[in-house]
Amino acid sequence: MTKSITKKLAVDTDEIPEQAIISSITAAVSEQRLPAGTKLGEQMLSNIFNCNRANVRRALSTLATMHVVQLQPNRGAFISTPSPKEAGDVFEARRTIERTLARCVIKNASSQDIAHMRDTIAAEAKARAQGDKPAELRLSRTFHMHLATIAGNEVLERFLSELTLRTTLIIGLYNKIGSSSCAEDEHLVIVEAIEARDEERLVLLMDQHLNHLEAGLDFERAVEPLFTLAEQLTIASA
Amino acid sequence: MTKSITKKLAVDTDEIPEQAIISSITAAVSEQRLPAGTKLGEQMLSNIFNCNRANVRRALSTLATMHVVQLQPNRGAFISTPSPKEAGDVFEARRTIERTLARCVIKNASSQDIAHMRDTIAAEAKARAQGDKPAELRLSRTFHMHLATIAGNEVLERFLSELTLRTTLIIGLYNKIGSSSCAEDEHLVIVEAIEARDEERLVLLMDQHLNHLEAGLDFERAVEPLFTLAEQLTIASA
DNA sequence: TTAACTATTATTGTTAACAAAACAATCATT
DNA sequence: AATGATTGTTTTGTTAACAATAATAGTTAA
Repeated sequence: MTKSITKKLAVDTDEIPEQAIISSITAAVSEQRLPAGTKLGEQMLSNIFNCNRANVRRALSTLATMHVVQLQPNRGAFISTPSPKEAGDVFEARRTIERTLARCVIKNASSQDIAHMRDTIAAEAKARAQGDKPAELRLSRTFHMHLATIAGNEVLERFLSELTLRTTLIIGLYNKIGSSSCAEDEHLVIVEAIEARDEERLVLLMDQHLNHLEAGLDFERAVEPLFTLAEQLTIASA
Repeated sequence: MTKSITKKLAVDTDEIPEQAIISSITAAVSEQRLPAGTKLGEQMLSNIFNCNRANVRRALSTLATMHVVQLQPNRGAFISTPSPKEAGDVFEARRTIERTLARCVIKNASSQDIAHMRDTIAAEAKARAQGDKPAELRLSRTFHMHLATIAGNEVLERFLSELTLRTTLIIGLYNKIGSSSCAEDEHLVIVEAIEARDEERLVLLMDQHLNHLEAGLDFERAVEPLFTLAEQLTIASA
């Protein structure tokens, strides 16, 4: 069944405000609702999340150490705009980390894990068929993060969480028009390799998958739309 | 009135206080002057660094996202005490990342780079000979971080920076007595493999090196000592 | 009209005061 | 003497006010 997400306002949670801000912003970034360069004003955020500026600042500081936002002294916080060099570093790091994760997954994956992955892939295909780009992006990231969870290495899981987020920003900035973000059939063959416990093939497929992603980039075009912050944080995948 | 402490030490920098706190604490951790579990009181830190609590809190928050300190609600900040499972994750992540870094270093290392690494190794050997454990630990970390710098991947460099710091905490907690932290001859043969551009050998040596480190751990013994915070932050490598 | 300069506004950065929670010590009771 | 409750102290968490810097708008002059 579909986990139809969600909070129509990413806001109404009763969590600790700091964590609520972080998850809301990361969710928005992962669905490309918050493009690179967006200004994240403190007042604006403290209004949206009904909290004081101290919480906002802590959240922004945390996001900054994850390189998801950039802090400019006396200017404020902005969603990061990765440079081409940075993009290359991120992809190389992903290949490095996900190769290792893939090998661990081969060892650990239960049949339930595999079923769960297939569900995610199916949901991803559905979102793509419906033209729901945000859901597609989010589910693609979910797939990769699921591999990290199965692998069971919390350190690499956290690193990958950051890297997939930054990847979404990179794709939003540099992806060629018409180049699909993540081919779901590639996800599918990856799962098949896992099920077959074919380690060498799996590593190869994972490398190829990430290489395809990177090959879809075009650093010539720089771009940027910009909507209002409140709008971008408030929606949900309808 | 404890404010008279420590004027001449790691403190007198005119940098941004937040950054000064972070570097001072990471330096102390990297030399094992701040053992796992040490309480980092806000008052104490703001006195030592002549700044207000807001700066202290930001610094602690940043260190917390790096998993170098743990924040306990209403209790404060403590130097992290990695669990055995966490230790395993860290070492696996290091092997993964440093393998890739090693391959990059083979491609990039100039003769000056190699000379620089030899210098570091020599300093490390000297520190060991003199029984200067803090310097030895610091220089060992410097050696590994130098590899990351040469490799040129800033993402992996930042990850490794965090992992080496956490490694130092792990060693402080679990290292067997008599087990040397980092054999300098292992560093030496690594540099030789780099100079010979022998990629396969280099990767093998790097793996062995990290495996030796991990093999030196003993999770049975849990430990121990605690000096005063001001004292531990105050020194300087004279 | 445009360009430059000034005044105004808004936003970030800093500080201090206050509230709440955890900790430590004293005292009472068994 | 040991345990448990109570009080006082310390430390963390929150909030608001103020200062400093950047962005904006408006005015004047070429």
